[in-house]
Amino acid sequence: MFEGSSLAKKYKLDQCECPTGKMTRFAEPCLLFFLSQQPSYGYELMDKLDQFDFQRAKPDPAMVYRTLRSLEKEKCVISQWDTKGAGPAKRNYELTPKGLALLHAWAQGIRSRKQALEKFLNLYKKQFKVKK
Amino acid sequence: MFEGSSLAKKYKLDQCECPTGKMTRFAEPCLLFFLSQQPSYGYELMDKLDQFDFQRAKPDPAMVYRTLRSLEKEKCVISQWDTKGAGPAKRNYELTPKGLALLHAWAQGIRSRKQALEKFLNLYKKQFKVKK
DNA sequence: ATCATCTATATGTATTTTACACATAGATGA
DNA sequence: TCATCTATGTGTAAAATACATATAGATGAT
Repeated sequence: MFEGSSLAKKYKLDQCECPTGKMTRFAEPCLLFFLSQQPSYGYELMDKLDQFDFQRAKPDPAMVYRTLRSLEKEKCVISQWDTKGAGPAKRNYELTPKGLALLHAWAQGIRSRKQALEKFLNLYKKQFKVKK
Repeated sequence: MFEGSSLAKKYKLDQCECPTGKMTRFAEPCLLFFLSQQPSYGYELMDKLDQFDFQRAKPDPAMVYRTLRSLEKEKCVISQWDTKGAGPAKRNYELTPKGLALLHAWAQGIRSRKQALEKFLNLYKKQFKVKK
């Protein structure tokens, strides 16, 4: 068993600096950021997400809409139907102060994540001497 | 329905540059890298992993051991028991040529991931003008 | 006017990944 | 011989992702 052993102390989770503990959810901070620029809605945000999306060709609509809903549940954004303008009604989202705070927290987490990747790439480069 | 619509073309997955399509499994490239330096075993690799681990205080043993086994299943590493030396037997892992190729593929993916994070941080900085 | 297409939101669900608890056991030292 | 350290694993729930599919209003062409 691990209890009381040094491994227990050594390999136990402690509090994570990132709000949720999951740095992999890159869509969330991006959506928060876009909404910090101006109110918007899912379909439009999908296109904006495109510029950050490095693992998929196009962002997944399911992820976008579900993330927005979950952010709203957490009171990080608020939405209302927008029937003005052309096309079908849009659910228009706005960032709340809580959402802005979450964005700032994400920025911190992303900074440290970037540093980790840089560290990896530096070691990698050092070992495999890429010559241009 | 999506079939035939522009959305179908627009938001469909296409082939991902990263081997598995999942850039989030940072433990895997790290383990591959360490093994490219020298053969090693799970317990030791956990400690090495520490320097990259940005989301948790300490790496999860389960993840390390399972990743190593899965890499072995894919013939990216090979292992054998090492009973020499002090303490309990270790399962010693070595990188295969296939594993080395996988490491190089990961490096590419990590580069592009880093760029995405940088892009995010640049936009963020621009908008929230952090003064030092 | 109706049909295809585009815009827009949303749900269902399987798979993958992560988190964390727990099990086992050899070696070492008090 | 008992606690502790090293070492390798399994079990399982929760979270996240991938992808398919459903619905429906608006728009433009024929």
